[in-house]
Amino acid sequence: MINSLEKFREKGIKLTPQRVAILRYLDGNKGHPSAEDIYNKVRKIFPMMSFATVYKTLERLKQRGDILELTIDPERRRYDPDTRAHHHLICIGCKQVVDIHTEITITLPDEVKESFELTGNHIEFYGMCSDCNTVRKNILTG
Amino acid sequence: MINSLEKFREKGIKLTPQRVAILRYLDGNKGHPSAEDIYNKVRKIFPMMSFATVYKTLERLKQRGDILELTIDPERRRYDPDTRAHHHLICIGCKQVVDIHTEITITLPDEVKESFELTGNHIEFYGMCSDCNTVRKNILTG
DNA sequence: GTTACTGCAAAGCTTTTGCATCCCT
DNA sequence: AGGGATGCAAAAGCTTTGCAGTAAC
Repeated sequence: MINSLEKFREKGIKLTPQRVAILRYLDGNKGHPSAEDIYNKVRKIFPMMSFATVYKTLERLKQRGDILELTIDPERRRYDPDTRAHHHLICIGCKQVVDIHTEITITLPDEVKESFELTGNHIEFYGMCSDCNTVRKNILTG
Repeated sequence: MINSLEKFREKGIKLTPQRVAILRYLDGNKGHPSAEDIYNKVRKIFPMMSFATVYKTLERLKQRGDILELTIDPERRRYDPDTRAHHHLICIGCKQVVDIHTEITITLPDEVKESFELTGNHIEFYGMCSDCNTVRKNILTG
């Protein structure tokens, strides 16, 4: 996401210290953090930073296409600095979300293609990670 | 979803008039309504019905596996009385959601299968419906 | 010097909850 | 009769917004 901070300055984005801290936290982050995750983390460096700054910065980055807003969690929005097309695997136990970069081709029926101009897709895989599976088995066997 | 209202009575679910109205509204509904959609519609029949009743009923139905809670809209939760495995096609223009019942097989890499026990998946297709596409073209051509 | 950003507080929405009353079974 | 459901209002979360002050450019 951040090749260089210059990339942002070039496009009329002001690089405030708060923003740089948010960008640094997001860069390469594979945890699909929520606004609160970002707030809690960055606040350790900038204790005065407000929630509004986090939301406004996320909105700005989203508009610019620098991050994706994910709709994989019914409780809150999550953000992904990886803007390449990819999919997600969600553990129904601990709710962790893992990226799936496997290329997947999906063919829809002609009747759909005629009435819709398709632009993309996103797959949510559901399952149980080995940790949660181990816990589950231990419970079952007493 | 509703083969017969008896099915609900059998399982210890009390069939109040409000609930029957909600069930009737949901039965066969392909519009993926939100709690507010349900409230607005059913309130025309039961003006005294509260939002709490809608939410509590939806929670009960969800627990029983009679409806699915969809996470396809970042603004609000939507509900689907069709509990069969299926996918969704979302118009990025008017936000309408269409069911996709095409059977789709997806193969994930072995390394994923080894660390996750997969239980299901859900695909969101994005595109533009013919109505929105027409509008867009008219704007572009003046 | 401009313009955009920050921080705060208030407000807006969606969803949940407590509780007294009501009514389905 | 008993247990669950209703309705109301209050509260809880998440997210947005207005505005005055501030800082990046």
